[in-house]
Amino acid sequence: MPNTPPSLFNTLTRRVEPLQPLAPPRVTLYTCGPTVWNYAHIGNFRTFLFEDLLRRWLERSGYDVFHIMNLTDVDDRTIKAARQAGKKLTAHTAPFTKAFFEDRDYLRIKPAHVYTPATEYMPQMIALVSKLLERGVAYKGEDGSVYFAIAKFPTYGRLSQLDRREIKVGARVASDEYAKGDPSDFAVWKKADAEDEAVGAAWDAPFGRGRPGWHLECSAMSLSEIAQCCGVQTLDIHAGGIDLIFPHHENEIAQSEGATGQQFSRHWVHGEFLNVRGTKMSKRHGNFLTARDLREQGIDAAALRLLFFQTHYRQSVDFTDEALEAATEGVGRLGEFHARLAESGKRETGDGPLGGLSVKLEQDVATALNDDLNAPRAVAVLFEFVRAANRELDKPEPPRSVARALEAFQQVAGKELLDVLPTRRAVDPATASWIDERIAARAQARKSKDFKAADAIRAELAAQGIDIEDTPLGTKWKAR
RNA sequence: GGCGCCGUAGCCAAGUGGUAAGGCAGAGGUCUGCAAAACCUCGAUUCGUCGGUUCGAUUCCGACCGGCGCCUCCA
Repeated sequence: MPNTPPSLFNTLTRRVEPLQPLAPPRVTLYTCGPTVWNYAHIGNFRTFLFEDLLRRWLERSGYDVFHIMNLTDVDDRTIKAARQAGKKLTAHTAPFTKAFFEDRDYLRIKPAHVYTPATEYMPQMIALVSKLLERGVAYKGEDGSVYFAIAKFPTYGRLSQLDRREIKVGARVASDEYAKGDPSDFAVWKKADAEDEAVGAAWDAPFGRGRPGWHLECSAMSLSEIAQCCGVQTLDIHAGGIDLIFPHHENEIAQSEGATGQQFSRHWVHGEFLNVRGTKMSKRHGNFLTARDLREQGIDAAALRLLFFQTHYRQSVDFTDEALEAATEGVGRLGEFHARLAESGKRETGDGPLGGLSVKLEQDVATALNDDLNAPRAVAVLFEFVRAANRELDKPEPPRSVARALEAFQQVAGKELLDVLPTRRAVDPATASWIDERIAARAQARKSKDFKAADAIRAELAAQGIDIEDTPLGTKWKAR
């Protein structure tokens, strides 16, 4: 366990608070995943990336994280999309679920320990509805759907400060309003209609054939999973996008606590939006970009990771090509440094200033991330380390403490944490030996001062995506 | 209308009641046959505007201007 526990802003209290898991070192983490009606866009992935960093940091801090992510594969949008595609629900969502996993891997997001598709948790959801009905906090409406009675749940609205709100007149014109006791009551179970039946989105239940309300799945699946893994009814952290605070998370709390009588989640964290020219990226606005779009453009996922980590997760950020290019340059700098450090290690001769810089890097990164996951500061610290270390490596005397520096750098920038090192294009052995032959030829040309021929060879290599660099230790090459 | 967020150099973006991190871009320099990489130097007398509190505010309070989000099964 770390001496200083990580602190995070808690939406429940609107304050940055130390993380206080129910049973450390275990941390149960539930993150709201994608609705698999279509490809997720990079705005969605900004949230998943912030959660990825949170998870990695908790693990680095010594916690034993159990990470659950749901996949919403039955809701209004998936049903509508399936209907339009003329497919059954599952036939429509399955490819998008697969695509989500591909995108996740491309973006180097660590897989959750459990992915819970809503359609695979029908028994748990039906049981939860039954319990809510038994406890009298839910009721069957005149239309045959089951609603949660918020009047029976006095703390309703705490998360979103709803008690301090007024609903805009006319903002909530639900067609099923007549069926509900209170206009603000929300459906936990929706009576099946013809469209639901047509795509196979209807299940039998004691309280009538239908399908789960959107919020129900998160309550049922998270409670089911943490009961199974850890024997508890309270999550340590529940995370999602800021738009989910109301009504989604508010309703999850009502349903879960209404059923268990226990606090649903101790800590709530929400990530801000990714904007495009000031407006949130969304399917509705049509200003979105998917992860596969970036991959097709040959964008290194490291660049997107760095771009996102350079802004605090509770701050909205504008996505622009310029920003992505800037991040790509930054990632390149980290890659250059990494290669230089690895090369220098071969000539290491003992301890030196890089040791102290390494300790400082680790400490400063920890301080930054413990403070409400301040990734931008961690990134700044990383670049400060790069500059200071380069300065050391520029000195004429042989490098010292390089192994230590390499370890610290990789721990922060590499797979363990930020994961922002560039991926170099792989080169097959035949090409590699051709490159070596060309470089040797160029060296000959340079030796005989035939710079014209030397530059021609450099251009020839560049045309093949191979950049070369003359260093005191010889000519190096790298594939673009 | 209600609730909430934001406005810091050309662009992106941290931050603190005591005088402004980092990245990208730009200029000059060192090194180099050239290039690349790296390093050094330079840039906000200033943090939307106007007031207030304070010995002192970018940081706290108020007003205003500008942008955005949620209140519509949106990450």
